[in-house]
Amino acid sequence: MSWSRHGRGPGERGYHHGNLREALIRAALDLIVEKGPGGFTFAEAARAAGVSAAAPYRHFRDREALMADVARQGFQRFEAALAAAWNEGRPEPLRAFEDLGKAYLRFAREEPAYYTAMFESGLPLVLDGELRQASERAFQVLRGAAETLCGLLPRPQRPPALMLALHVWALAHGIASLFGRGDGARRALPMPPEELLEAAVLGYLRGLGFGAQG
Amino acid sequence: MSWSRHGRGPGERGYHHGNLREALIRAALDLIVEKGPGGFTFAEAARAAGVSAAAPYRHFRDREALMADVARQGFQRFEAALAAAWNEGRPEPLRAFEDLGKAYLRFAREEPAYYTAMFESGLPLVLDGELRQASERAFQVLRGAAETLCGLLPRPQRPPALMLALHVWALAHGIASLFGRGDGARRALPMPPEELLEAAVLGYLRGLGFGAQG
DNA sequence: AGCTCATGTGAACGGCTTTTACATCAAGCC
DNA sequence: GGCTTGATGTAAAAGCCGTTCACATGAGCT
Repeated sequence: MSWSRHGRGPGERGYHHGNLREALIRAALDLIVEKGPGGFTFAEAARAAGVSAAAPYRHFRDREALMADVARQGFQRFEAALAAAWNEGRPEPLRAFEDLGKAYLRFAREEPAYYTAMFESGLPLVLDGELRQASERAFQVLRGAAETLCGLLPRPQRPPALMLALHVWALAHGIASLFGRGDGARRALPMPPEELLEAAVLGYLRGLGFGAQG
Repeated sequence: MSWSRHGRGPGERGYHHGNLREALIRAALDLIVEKGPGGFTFAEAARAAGVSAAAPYRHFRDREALMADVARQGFQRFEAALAAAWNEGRPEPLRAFEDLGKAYLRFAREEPAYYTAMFESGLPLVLDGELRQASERAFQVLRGAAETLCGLLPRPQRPPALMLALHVWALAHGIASLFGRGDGARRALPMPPEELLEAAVLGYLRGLGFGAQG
């Protein structure tokens, strides 16, 4: 399946690109990971795709719209990664919850461009309905897992699932944001981020009344 | 006390500004809070100070150096705010630790420009020794508090203080980053961030073996 | 008064964003 | 096949920003 360029040899193209929208998104991902969300440039993405600086405006309203599209796509993949790790609580809720946490950090580490666009690009989440919904759906995976977990506890000591979800999200995001990128630009850690998160979540859950054995 | 402008009336100035360095930092703080770390512009800071676009280069190597100076100053104030809240563990370590957490979020809320420059401007912390040291000193306040807290537990169940400090830092930063700014641009919360953090820390500490009563 | 150095100016260069008028081409229709 | 049309690309231009450079100003010292 020709991914672009209507049957011409690789590297060539005619007047039209054939898949500029996708090419721009890929270029944006590379640039974001390389120079941060602020360093990414519409013009450079256009150069990477081999088109003029004005061409991207046929596919995105402006630079921010491209960033928002990257973030939206990122939230979709994030949701899928989290849902796969949670796996509806199998084989066992506490274990699946740990897998969910690991998947969170793995996504931040392996898809730093998406994660950056999603959480550190300064996009006004409120203004873009689709973006907000994508982010909401990803959070609902975590929230659902929290509901299942809370359901394990006897009613009188059952904490609000929303609160549990927010706590774990903040923890995971804090670790990802402060220590979680491969570059280690911000701070060295005495242990891998995954272990740091696992220890924190286990301690936190124990405090909530979950037995240490699960 | 004339804050600038050698005795001229307010709003006027001669060829020299008199306090351009400080004026640029103040302008940067205003712009960062208004348009984010990426929207802040060297040229606009210069306009706000009433000087030409080239003048700032007499005081900062480049735009990033001004941002780094803002961040460095922010870390110093941050350290002072955290140390004052911790107050060497008085009146009582667990209570002082909660105060420390509240001070963290209060700083993020009341000084969003500093907090943004410190944690969300994409500054390469590693490259600037002074910046790194300022950030390190702020973290040491948290670390010291964690040491004191851990000292309360009997040796066999005593967790590593560094780990406790990292956990609480990640939690506080996660909450500040996701929900902590006044604008609420990212997500609404069913409770104030301070309460969210307090509940998380209390639960976490309980799991570590701290009695609920302190 | 005169010197000097820190500090500010204006002009210039290159890069980025965005808009506008125009070019190209694939596809459908006669 | 020729024509029209709409999507997609281009070049050029205006405006902003970062940065540098040669030059101007003036505060403080001698």
